[in-house]
Amino acid sequence: MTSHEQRNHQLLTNPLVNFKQPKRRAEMVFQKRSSSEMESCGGGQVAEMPRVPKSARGKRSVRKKEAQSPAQMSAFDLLATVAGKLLDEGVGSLGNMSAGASALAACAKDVRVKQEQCDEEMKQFKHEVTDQDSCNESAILPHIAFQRAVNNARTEDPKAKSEAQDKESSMISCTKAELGCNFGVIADRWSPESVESGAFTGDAVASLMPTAPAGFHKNAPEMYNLLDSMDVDAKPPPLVSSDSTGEMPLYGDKIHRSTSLPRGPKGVGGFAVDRDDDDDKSSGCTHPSTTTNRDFRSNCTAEYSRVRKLLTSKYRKVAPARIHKSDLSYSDVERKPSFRNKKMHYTRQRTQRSTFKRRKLFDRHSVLASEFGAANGKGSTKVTGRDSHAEANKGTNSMPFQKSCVSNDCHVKLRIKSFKVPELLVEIPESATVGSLKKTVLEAVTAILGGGLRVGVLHHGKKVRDDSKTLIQAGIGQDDMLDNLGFSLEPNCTQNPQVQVPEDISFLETIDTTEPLARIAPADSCSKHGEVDVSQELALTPLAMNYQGSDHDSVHSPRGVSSPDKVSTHSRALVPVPAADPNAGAVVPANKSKRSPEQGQRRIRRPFSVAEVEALVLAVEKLGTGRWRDVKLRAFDNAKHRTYVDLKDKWKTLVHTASISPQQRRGEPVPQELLDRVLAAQAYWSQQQAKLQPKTPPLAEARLLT
DNA sequence: TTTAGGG
DNA sequence: CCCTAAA
Repeated sequence: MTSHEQRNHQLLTNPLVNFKQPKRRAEMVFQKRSSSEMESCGGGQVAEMPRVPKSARGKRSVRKKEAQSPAQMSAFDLLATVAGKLLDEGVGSLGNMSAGASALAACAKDVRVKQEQCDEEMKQFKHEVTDQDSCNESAILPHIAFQRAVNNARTEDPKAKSEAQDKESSMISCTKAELGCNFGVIADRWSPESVESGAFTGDAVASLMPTAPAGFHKNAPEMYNLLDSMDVDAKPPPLVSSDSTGEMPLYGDKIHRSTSLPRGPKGVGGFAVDRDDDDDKSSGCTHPSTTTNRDFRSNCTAEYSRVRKLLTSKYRKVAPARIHKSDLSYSDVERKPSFRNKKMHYTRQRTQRSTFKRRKLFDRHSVLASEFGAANGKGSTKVTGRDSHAEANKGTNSMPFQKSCVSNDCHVKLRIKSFKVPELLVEIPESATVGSLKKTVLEAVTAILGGGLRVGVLHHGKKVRDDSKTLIQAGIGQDDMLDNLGFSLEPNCTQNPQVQVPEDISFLETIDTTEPLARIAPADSCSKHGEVDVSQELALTPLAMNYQGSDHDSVHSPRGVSSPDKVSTHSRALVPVPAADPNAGAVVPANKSKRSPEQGQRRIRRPFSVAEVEALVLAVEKLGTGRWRDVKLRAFDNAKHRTYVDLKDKWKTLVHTASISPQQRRGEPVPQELLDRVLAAQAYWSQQQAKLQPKTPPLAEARLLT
């Protein structure tokens, strides 16, 4: 017996992967093709669908390669330099935030399955969970194991469930404490516990409180490790919840679809969907996590370029979007120009950028994020910086404060005690996951940064507008300085000049921001499906699915968009959670809205997460390898960035990956179990195809079924 | 548009 | 991921 045959055999005999089994109702329900088609596909055949003549092809190539115009490089580049620090210190961590809580909530989407379907699937499900636990635990982070335990508990024993949950809570707390950094979304009225568990109610406002304990840099590596774990743990949100909750109905169509993946023990289906969600919003920019993540200490150059990239992309795609005049103190108009005219400034900016870039990098290390207070509602980020990099900036004119003194030695040393992120209004559909909420917030923040942040200086509460004044002239630098000096982040309306400002400002100082920056309305952030409707409900509330099981009620009343005030009133605390979520890995800013069809750009790379892989495997096991469109619909319907071609390609690589030694594999490791399934499925479907080939379709089928 | 493969 | 020939 060849290995293939063995696998195949295994496949056929394994209850969990038995292709012989006729399709079940559940599947039928989700199938988009007609039942008749299904029939014909039963054996893995590719259903015959009327295809569009290829006549309609052809524009692709044309639009494809357009040179990137400098215009595309944005003011962002410049800002990038400036924001680099922020990103690295604060936002960066945001980018890395783990999907943690998000994952928890993810399951919500998978809910809404008909009871019968659930029942049916559930049996299988339980088996799988058990099975997998035993199989992969060793290879999985404890967190995952834990999660699973929770999941299992939930599906089975109530006691165990609560126990597990408690455990979870404590774990999270610990982790959080350890990290000293946390990034989360807190809804008003939320209790810390609820946040932890991912149960939300009411409006969620997000305030960013990126904080990192002192010494963050030093411990960066360790921190990341922790983060990673967190991420992981977040992932496996249980689809299980499907059974319950009456909330489901609230979610639209999207949910329905997600349901199509009832099986995943880990909520794979939900996952994939989830991620999509998040991803969808992203315009394709690189997620901070991807960019900024792990070794930000590495070399400056690399670092810089990463940041730059990040910003650049954001600029291009994200920035402008979602800024509502109504919420801004400055007019929309003001802001837009900066984006539109980017071209004009590009040259100059770029020059500047290069100039600043290095300096920035150097300064960066000096910034330390301090621990900040709580999420009481006022999210504030406190950053304290010790070293004064004033020297570094001496030559710069635009930076009054940094240069501090007029002469030699009198450097003004500043410490950023608080860095409040201007109000951000984020609107996100209820069906969105916590993870996506985080991403949205992140995007909002980065969009702002990218869009051009300007730093304002406040002295004794008054804005110091004259940039040409020296600190001394402005009265800054006295002893009382620290108490009376404040910084604020402001939208950089005018494209130009401000740019420099940021540069100079090394974010060493304290920045108190109070001005509302922008309102972010992830318009189409949702998928095109039914979500649109949601827009009306625009709840700022992220709902956490019933991860907990009980707090459904939390689901909340959707809020109209019109409740900004309320929002602002609420606490928006961002609990800083620095998590580097591998899966989330690519947290990308969303705003595709703005995304101009600047085609020609190669899509950003978005590595498949394990969850996605699992979803893919699951779908292929059921549908076969020749129906990528169906696979897409089934498992990645909400992942707009995953095309059937992508899935097909991914499968191709998976098959390849599975056939090479683990040492040769790269990227996020895919559980062997999944790879085995890939090979099994591949073998099986290949065989099916072969059998059909000859001419005995029916017979082949019959034989198999025997 | 979707598949299937090469790049 | 991209690009394309085919279907």
